[in-house]
Amino acid sequence: MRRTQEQRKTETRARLIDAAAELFARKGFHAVSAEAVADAADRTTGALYSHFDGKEGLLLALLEVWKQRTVEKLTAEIHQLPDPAPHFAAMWEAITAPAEDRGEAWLLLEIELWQHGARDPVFGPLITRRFAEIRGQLGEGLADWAEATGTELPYEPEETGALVLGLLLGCALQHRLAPESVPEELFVHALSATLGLRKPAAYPRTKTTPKEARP
Amino acid sequence: MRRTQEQRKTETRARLIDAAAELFARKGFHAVSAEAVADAADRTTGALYSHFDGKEGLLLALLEVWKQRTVEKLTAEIHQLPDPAPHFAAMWEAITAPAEDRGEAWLLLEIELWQHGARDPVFGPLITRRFAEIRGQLGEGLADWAEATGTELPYEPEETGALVLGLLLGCALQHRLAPESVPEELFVHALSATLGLRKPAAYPRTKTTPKEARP
DNA sequence: GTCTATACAAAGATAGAC
DNA sequence: GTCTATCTTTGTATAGAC
Repeated sequence: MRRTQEQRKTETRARLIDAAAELFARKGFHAVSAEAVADAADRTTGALYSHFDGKEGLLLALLEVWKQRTVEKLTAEIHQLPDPAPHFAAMWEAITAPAEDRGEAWLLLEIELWQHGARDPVFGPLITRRFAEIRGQLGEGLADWAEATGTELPYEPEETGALVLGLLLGCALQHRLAPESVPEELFVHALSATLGLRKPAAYPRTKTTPKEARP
Repeated sequence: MRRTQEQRKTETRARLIDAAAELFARKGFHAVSAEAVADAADRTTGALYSHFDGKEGLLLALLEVWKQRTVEKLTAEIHQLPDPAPHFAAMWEAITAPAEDRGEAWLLLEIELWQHGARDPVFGPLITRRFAEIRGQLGEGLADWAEATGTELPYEPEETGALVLGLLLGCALQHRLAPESVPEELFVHALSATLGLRKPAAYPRTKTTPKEARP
């Protein structure tokens, strides 16, 4: 039973990080006490401090863990698809998914992290790198797709990534408050138009048949 | 001298709201104590409580004051211009301006308000309305311009507003952390392309001459 | 209408037992 | 490695003087 302690250690870290992600997203970093995180993870503040040296350290660790998850989530197998539009739709659904699927928390946590990056000199470079990686992966994925299909993209990969991420975040922010203000089709179509993959004028008018869109 | 007390009252409100805007943007609502706001406004917490009934009330009042300012800032005289691109550039500069011009604070405060709207049931409807108003004004402004110049926009006014605001916010978020990742020209060009006002492929490659862009 | 002083609550952080 | 108990700091909110 020598492994029990090691396991416990790992599990505690994981539990604390999961609880922190949930709470920081839902209530915000400053609105959540270290004790609340510990309680949610079925541990105590003592354990939290011994592992992460406080709330800040926990946020830092959380950031590391989420780095991979996010990038993977957003960039999975773009270049394998004949048309990137379904992938844009998948991205959109991942980030706007209702609470049970953590999509809602995803956006809130991402914004929470951005704020810390914009305000805290320690977090700044870390979050900046995080966003750069996402841009890079998104851009590379689309560049690969373009090459495979013989399409010409009007921007450099990193620029492409910046625009995809920008429109995604900006639209998701609005969607979170007023879902009807940015329907999925609008986002997907606009993104395609932005990247020159389709004519903006081809956007379907939904004014006539708002219901029965998906029978 | 009967007016002195009335004046003092008005000035105190203004000072507190200004200080709150500054501090909430720079450090975040929860990270700022009521006393810190009062100090920055050269008043005491007593005055703050008598006027706004606490920090929450102050945030609420701040929201009201900023409602007009923001909309005006983003939507000034679009329809008077022959080409909306300069207006997009002006919007971009307003939101990405360095700290002295409050541009930096603008974005941070806007995101701060969004978070409260996404989390607090009381603020939710207020912030939602705020964003809807901005979308409406942006969309109407561009619709007016389109009509005046005989241009055809591919989206309904509110949709247009959502896309402009979305790309603006999403790009500004990234710009705040890494200014070089979203140059002004990229944003302006992409937005024009999104709205079908110009061909995406016409984007100028700046790779060859990164310096000497503005002598 | 504003200030000083203060009560009261909550959060961050640590020391020592298990 | 984790928990209990506790110390210290900080913040919210109010009561009463000016």
